[in-house]
Amino acid sequence: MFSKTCEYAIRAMIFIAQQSKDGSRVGIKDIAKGIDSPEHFIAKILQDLGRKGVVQSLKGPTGGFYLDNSGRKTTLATIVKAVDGDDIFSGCGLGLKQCSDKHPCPLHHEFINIRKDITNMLNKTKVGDLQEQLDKKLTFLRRD
Amino acid sequence: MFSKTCEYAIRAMIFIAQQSKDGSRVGIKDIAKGIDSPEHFIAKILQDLGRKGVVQSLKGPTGGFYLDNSGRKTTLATIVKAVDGDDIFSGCGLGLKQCSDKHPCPLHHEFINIRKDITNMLNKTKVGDLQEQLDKKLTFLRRD
DNA sequence: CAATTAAAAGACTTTTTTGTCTTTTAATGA
DNA sequence: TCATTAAAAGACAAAAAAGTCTTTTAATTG
Repeated sequence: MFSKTCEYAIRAMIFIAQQSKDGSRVGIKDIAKGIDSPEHFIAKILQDLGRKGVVQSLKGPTGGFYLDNSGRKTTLATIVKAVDGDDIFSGCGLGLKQCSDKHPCPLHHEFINIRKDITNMLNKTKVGDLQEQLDKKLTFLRRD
Repeated sequence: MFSKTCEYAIRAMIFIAQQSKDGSRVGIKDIAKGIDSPEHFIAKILQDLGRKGVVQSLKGPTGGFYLDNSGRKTTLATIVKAVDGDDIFSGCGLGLKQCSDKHPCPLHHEFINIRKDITNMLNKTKVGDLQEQLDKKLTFLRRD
């Protein structure tokens, strides 16, 4: 469904939302441990998301990654688009370049509702909401 | 959603169903042209599906790939499982090894219905049905 | 301002996926 | 039975994704 890169990105965003809710910042090592990902790999991903304005960061002592209140309202759709592009929102399920309502591939109609549901879900789900469920221990980011 | 390999596999299965409905066989070159795929690549994919009993083939003159009536009832689920495994049916959306109803990842609940819809769709859609829609020119396998 | 801390940047490697080419095996029909 | 046809098998190559490592830049604090 998502690339590994995108999975790490979503997990990291939720973790950062959680760790920075008191206004502090969280370092790359803690993030890597917290979401069980390769340290340098998630660093690269977050740097990319930083350039795109999806996550905030600060260098030096007391530095790290953080999300402000508006960042916590970031939707999964924003993250997925930034990392994987919008293939999942609009690409053809059978990989045809020419596939549309007018010129549908054999799976086009079967896919329409599924794609709509995925899009709705990604558009409405916010990082902050997922972080709150995590805080309540209703969900988990790793084994523990 | 699916790997390229799986996309080619589904397209090829529909094409073979169409071309072999009169009891004849269709060669790898015609398949590659018909679904716009690399010839040797789709050959390898179909050999694998052949070994798994998902498609039938015959060597020599008048040989080629074909589907009998029971083959035409093959579901997309069968093809997808044979090619991509069952990640799409049961894997965690965030790539966690430990993810279940009891120990859900942050996206677990959001994904449950989507996964159910995808599974239903793949289980109920048969190669033969897709081929009939193609015959009626309601859908397309390539530009034309 | 110098030492320290932590992210940014970028080169590099490994693994997986995708794609290509050549040789072998099996079936057909003259 | 021999030439031909077409898939099977398997080695190989290219591209993309995933992961690692080193150097540079920027912020903080004494």
